[in-house]
Amino acid sequence: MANMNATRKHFPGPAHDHRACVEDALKQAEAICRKRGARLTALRRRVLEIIWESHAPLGAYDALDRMNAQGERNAPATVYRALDFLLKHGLVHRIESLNAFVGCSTPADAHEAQFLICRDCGSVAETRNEQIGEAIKAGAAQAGFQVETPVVEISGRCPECRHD
Amino acid sequence: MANMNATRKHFPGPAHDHRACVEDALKQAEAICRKRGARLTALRRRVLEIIWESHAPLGAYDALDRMNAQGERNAPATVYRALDFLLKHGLVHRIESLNAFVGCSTPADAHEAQFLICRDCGSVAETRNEQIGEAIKAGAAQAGFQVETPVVEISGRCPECRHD
DNA sequence: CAATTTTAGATATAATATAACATATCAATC
DNA sequence: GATTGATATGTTATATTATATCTAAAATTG
Repeated sequence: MANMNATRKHFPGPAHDHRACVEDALKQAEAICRKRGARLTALRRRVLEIIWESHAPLGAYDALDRMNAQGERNAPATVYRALDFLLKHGLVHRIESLNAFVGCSTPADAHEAQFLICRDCGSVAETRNEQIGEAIKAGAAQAGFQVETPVVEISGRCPECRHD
Repeated sequence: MANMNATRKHFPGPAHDHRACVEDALKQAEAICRKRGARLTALRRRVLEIIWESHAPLGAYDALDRMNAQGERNAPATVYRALDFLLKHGLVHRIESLNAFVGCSTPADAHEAQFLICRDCGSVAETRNEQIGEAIKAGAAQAGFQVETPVVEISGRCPECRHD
């Protein structure tokens, strides 16, 4: 059922093999950093892993708490620096409307993404919809505006949580 | 020159009669609140006026500073409460990517808006583009997602500041 | 005008993010 | 393998944004 896969691709659902998501994300991150000569240090890798613990965005201080759960004493700046690195390399995205961070599922190529944020379960799916991008560019052009960085964060209900 | 007006409507430009913008906004706010039995108190009206000092979004603490410029001692909660009221009645919008607030230019009817944010001059224009809304709904539907509150905040360059 | 609701004042604190400076590690070259 | 320059991390302090809670005042309603 290819159609269902198309849906699953976005919202993996509660039963999916999340370990595979994480492994894939880390493997991609390593490949990308190797290719770019960027250093995915133990610290950065660890923050990326923490962000990938779920498909729901995680706040910087929540990530910090997890790092420090075993008595370590990392400071906020440590986590924010790691997040800056991960953002710069497109390995995570920042969700502006939540002040939180989520793993990028397709970091290999630069892309404009939109985020679907479930207000019930909190999980976020990333989409790459050309038409949305085009509509935005066209709409902006009507105002004489030159688009650089569109932020599209759509709150609503995911397939699991909608009830209609 | 109707065409130019269409553009100006979005980004008023530096030379426009801003006093008229403010007066219009306040007049509309009064009418809306009267109609709804909502109380646009002196405090709330004042915060709305401060937000309308320009077309650039203003942070809550910046608004607070302006309220307190003459030695008054208003507290943050005071401003946040006023902003909550103004948001609830659609008189201002919150720009998530800036943690800041901007006056709504067409508060009379509920609407889905997109924001064009100039990264040079900071000013924001509000658009109401059906096609963007439709593209978002269609894109979300492909993921089985039910849209409730789309946030569209487009950073780039306004007609005044672009240089191409 | 008494009761109720709404608004505002006041104090404290939570949550998010950055600045600034010191130290350590890496990695290229001599 | 020591030197050096660049990058990364540690550490402390502080800035910025937002909310909770309790009290008092003002407006609205009956």
